[in-house]
Amino acid sequence: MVADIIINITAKQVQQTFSYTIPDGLSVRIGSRVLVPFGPRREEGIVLAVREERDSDRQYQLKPILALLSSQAGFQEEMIQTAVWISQYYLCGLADALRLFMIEKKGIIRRVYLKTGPVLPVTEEERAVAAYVDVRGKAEKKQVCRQFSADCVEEMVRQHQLDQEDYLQNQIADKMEKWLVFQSDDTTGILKRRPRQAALLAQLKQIRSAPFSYWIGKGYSRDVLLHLCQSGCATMEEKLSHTVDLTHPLEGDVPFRLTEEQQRAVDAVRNDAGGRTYVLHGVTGSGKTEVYMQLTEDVLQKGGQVLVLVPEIALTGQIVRRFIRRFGNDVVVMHSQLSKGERRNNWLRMANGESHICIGARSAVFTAVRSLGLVIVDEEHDSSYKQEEAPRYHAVEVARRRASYYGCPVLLGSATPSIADYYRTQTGQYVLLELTQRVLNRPLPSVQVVDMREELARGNRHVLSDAMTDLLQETLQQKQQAIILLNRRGFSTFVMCRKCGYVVKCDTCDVAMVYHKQQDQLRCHYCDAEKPVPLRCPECGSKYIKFFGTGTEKVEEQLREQFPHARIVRLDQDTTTRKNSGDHIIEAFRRHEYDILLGTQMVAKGHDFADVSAVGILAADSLLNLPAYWAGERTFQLLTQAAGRAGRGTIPGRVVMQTYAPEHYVIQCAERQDYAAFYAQEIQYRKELLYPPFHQILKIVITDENEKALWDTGNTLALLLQNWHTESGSDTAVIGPFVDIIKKVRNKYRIVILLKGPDLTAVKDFIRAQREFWRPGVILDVDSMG
DNA sequence: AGCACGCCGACT
DNA sequence: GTCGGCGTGCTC
Repeated sequence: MVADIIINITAKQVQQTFSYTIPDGLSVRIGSRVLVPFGPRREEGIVLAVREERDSDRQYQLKPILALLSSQAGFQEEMIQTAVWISQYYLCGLADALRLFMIEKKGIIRRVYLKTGPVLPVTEEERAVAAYVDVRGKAEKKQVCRQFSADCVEEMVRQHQLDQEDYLQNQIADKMEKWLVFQSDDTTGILKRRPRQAALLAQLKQIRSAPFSYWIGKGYSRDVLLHLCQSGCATMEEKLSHTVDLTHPLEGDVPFRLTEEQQRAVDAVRNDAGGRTYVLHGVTGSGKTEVYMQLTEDVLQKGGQVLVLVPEIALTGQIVRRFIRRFGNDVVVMHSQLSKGERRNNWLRMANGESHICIGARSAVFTAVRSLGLVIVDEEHDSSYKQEEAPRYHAVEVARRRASYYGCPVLLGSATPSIADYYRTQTGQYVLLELTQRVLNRPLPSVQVVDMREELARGNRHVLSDAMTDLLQETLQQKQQAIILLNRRGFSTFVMCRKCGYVVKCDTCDVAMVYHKQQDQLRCHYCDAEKPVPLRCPECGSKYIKFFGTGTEKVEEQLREQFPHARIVRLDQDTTTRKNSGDHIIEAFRRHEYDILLGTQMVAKGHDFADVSAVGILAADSLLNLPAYWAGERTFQLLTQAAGRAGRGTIPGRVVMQTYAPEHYVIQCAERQDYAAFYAQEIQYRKELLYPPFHQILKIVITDENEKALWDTGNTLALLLQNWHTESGSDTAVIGPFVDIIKKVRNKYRIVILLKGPDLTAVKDFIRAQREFWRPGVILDVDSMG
């Protein structure tokens, strides 16, 4: 038999499969991760197909597969199909797409060890290196190179002063553990004077076998276990290591009685026949989670598994806890703070069917499953579902792909569905389910829009409008809580010389640096570079350096001045750098240890606080002016989501939105929280300007340190595309190259070519075949949101 | 990715 | 004349 294999190397050039013979007795199947000879080296391969040998194989001298790396960490056929689709749709290498499904990205790692060789060292440094290696017997090359100069070490290897020895470490080898297995009663009476062994044997007889760790946990020492084996009453066996539960069940949670609307939604998905996609459009606070849970319960009863995707930030939130409460050990949670081992454990639990529910952020969509019965995507409009590094996939599309293999439904929940997904419900591609009422018939919050131009005209130069100040005052008096949203972190958004207009920019990026008062430093939000605030203008030497623009830090300061008795906490990237601290802030706020929660979009997402009756949005139009087709959509979503945090308890919610563009349709629709009106306007605009969902966008970003080389590449690529365009007569438009919104990041200049068309399949095929597009520095972003 | 092969500039 | 720069090609 022959296996077609993709080499697990992230090189853009090695994309084709290679064929190897399968030695007898090696149980290689589709999806296996194996060790193969590759040129002069050995590499990891992933088996894409297993087949009979055929004539075309004759043109190569097929080499045999050397070994199976793991019996557990392989791929399901479905995962391979999905990976192939990802690599084609999102224009990335197949190995890159396959890696998305792996916990250990590399199945083998090469370790190089050094020993002292026959030739004696000469120089001072060489003697030091030799001594270092000699003391240890052998030392890892990487370690030695870090300690001494790499050139010297290299030279010593060439001179045979050091001998090199490399070996491959299997990162995904099956983890084995020892089991104690019952064999016979103590017929010889040998255990009469060995009470520990006798006691152990009595217990062992009951359950026949158990892992060593189980017995050690019961207080038996390793020695007792081994001695019992010597006595002949028990034997030791190596078995595949078993997985453990990492979720700690919380106290139980009982199903709610569903409202009529919720019941209708549940029934629709429950009776799904064709593995369709459902959009659950439910206003904030309408009880979407309960719908998710009842449907999950259904799937579990049929023995199926459920993937639940939540936005990054919501991992610490209510929804995860409610699932754990309801389903206990059947849940695994995948989050970025798990160790490799923990993630692997959870992955195996799903792959083996030991757990049936996996909750996690974007990357959880790649968790192995045995029989998928439902995929739920909460807050489906959230931008964190699109990965912004290669492979630039969208988790919702991947979820739909995986679900279609299993013929199971996908449920997309949101109070503000993405325009594209809502559009698909209108064309009949998806099914729309609506929850129009908040649970317990709580009213939606009332929204007041404040025109900041009028505020300024009246002489209020504060960050907070009078209406906002009043709202906060009343809220604090009523012992309620408030949330304040400002989508900009730091203290001042830029620093400028008042005399000549010079703005302090990052040294390596073409953006203004933001002043962070906490560290008294300027910071670049693109590369995290820091530098002190200049005392004099670097351009004209004047001393009139002034701070402009408002970030969360400044708002915090002003709030503390205006409300000295309020307990205020800030939530943004700067206060959440430490592990879990974002979670701590949110939990403390939920326990009402703070009165005002102030922060960036993090505060708007999915949280459910009973005591929050007021929400303030400071620069409602900050996203609106971004030069991107989704600016309106993002703004509407952010405003609606933020407003939706208010009034989830008994006191009705109130929202104040501050803006300079109160007449803009996005602001007006957000004021009325009128999704339908917003959709109607937005879809019209998308249609007229041929934006998604009517046209697809493929953004090609070219980056280079050398501006001239950059434009050469850009023009070459654009020319290739234009020639293709004329020759094929395609309706795909080629736009650019033009300078990116941000001209330079980390010392690399950026230009962009945009492809826009109703169907980009043909142009993707063309790009895939052109070598020029597969070079370092060329980024292919399909369905780009940048 | 890695490694070999191959074609041009700065040196013993 | 040689050493070494990294562009290009190959790995079943």
